[in-house]
Order: sequence, then structure tokens, then C-alpha cells
Amino acid sequence: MSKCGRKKYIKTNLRQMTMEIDSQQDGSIPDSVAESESAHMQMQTGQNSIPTLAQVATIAETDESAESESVIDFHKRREILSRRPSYRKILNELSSDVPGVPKIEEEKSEEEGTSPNIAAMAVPTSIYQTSTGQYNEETELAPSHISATTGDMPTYQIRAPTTALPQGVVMAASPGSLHSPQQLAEEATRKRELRLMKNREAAKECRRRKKEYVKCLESRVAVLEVQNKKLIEELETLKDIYSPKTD
DNA sequence: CATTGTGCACGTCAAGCGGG
DNA sequence: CCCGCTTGACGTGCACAATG
Repeated sequence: MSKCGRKKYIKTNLRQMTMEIDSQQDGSIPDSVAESESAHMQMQTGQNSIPTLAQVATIAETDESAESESVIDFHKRREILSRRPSYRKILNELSSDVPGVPKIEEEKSEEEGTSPNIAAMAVPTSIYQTSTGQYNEETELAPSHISATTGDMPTYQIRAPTTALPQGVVMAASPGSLHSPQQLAEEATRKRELRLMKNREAAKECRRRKKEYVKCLESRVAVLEVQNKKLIEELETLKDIYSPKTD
């Protein structure tokens, strides 16, 4: 196991321990967490067979009973690990509450040139909240290519078109023409590889979007902090003006 | 200089969701 | 209901900095 791997295991297991505590507080059965799925995944993916800390701990603790309960644990863990709303959904919900907050657009825009959005992103002060609480010109939240301005890898430029087949993927004959088990197996393998390749690209794209989202939030925080500071100063000024002079 | 810690990007799995 | 997309979670490897 790599050093980094060890660190991540620790980090992961801290979170898992927290979840166990939470589930105990809820009165639900403590989850033995990652062990079953990790093992499951490693078996599937053929990755190294070194057990995780959680696996080791669980093996040590439960040993005999673990086997019969592993399936149950797996499902319980899945329940506990139920997904939070996606960041995009959060932002979109936010945008419906606050009229001025733009939504993260679906794909398309990123293929169609980058420069306009860079300009928008580079001017975070375009955010302005009126005295009535409305936001004006919050262009900085629009999905943009901050990475281009900050020197990050412009991954969107390398990005393979989502609709196009990746290089190296050879289309097999139509399923109707498959007969032998071997052909079926090949077809299954081909489908799997295609799926993995697509998901690989999707994951990259997803991460890129998430980074954008985080940067948007950060710039928003910066803007709101400035705004807050100004308002506090204004308040102090008004207090000075309108407070009764005692002298 | 070896070891350890940290951050980041990546590949994969699986759950959830929306569209057809 | 099925399929494809999106994304959280997990595990891994690599690069680099800090430390003894």
C-alpha cells in the first residue's frame, strides 16, 4: 500500500467511524461500512487485494459472524451512504430561491468558445445585492472557464465530444448477428469497455464542472464579504450621523 | 536521504434521476 | 421500464514539501 493510500484509508475510516456513531445514535444497527463493498469492488476490478483498515478491523471484530451479515451490511451501508443532492441541484435550487442566482447550464455552452465566460468570471464584483435583497448581475456564477484564467489545465479543450466514440473503440457487428457464446462474450466485453470509457470521460467532465462550481462559490464568498464589510461601514457611518450627541 | 504527510487527478462502481 | 448520464464514494498513484 502506498503512503498516500494509507492516509486516505485513515481519512476514509474517520468518516466511516463518524457514520457508525451517527447510525448508533439513530438507534440503527452500526454499519461495518466499507469492508464488504471494498472487497467486492476490489474483486471486481482486480485491484490489489490488500484489505482496507475498515476491512481489517471488521474482520478482527466479527470474524465468524461477518460472512452471514456481510450482505446485510452492504445494504445498510448503502442506505447510510445515501446520496446528498448534487452540487448542481443545490445551486439550481438556490437559484430558484434567489432570483438573481443563475443556474449551472447543461453542457453545450462549454464547447461553444470560452472567452465570453472568462470575462464574466474575471469580474466577480458584478455581483450586487440591492437593499431589498435582490441580486443584480451575478454573472460570476455562470459556468465559465475560470481555469483558463487561473492557469489550470484547460481540460475542456481536450475533452472528447460526448457523442463521439472514443478512439480505439471498434463497433462490433450488430447483436442480431451474434451466435456463439464466444461472440456474446466479446460483445459483453466490448460493451463494458465502452461503458467504462464513457464513464471515464464523464467523470473527468464532472470533476471539471465541480471545480468550476467551487470556484464560483469562492468568488461569491469573496464578493459577499466585501459587500458585508461595506454595509457594516455604512451602518457605522449612519450611526455616527444619527446618534444623539451627548456633548 | 529516507520517510512521512498532503494534495491532486484519475479510474471505477453504483445510486439516483430524467427522458424516451 | 429501460437506458444513459451525472456524481458521490472509494481506492490508487504520483509529485512535492516537510521532517528526522
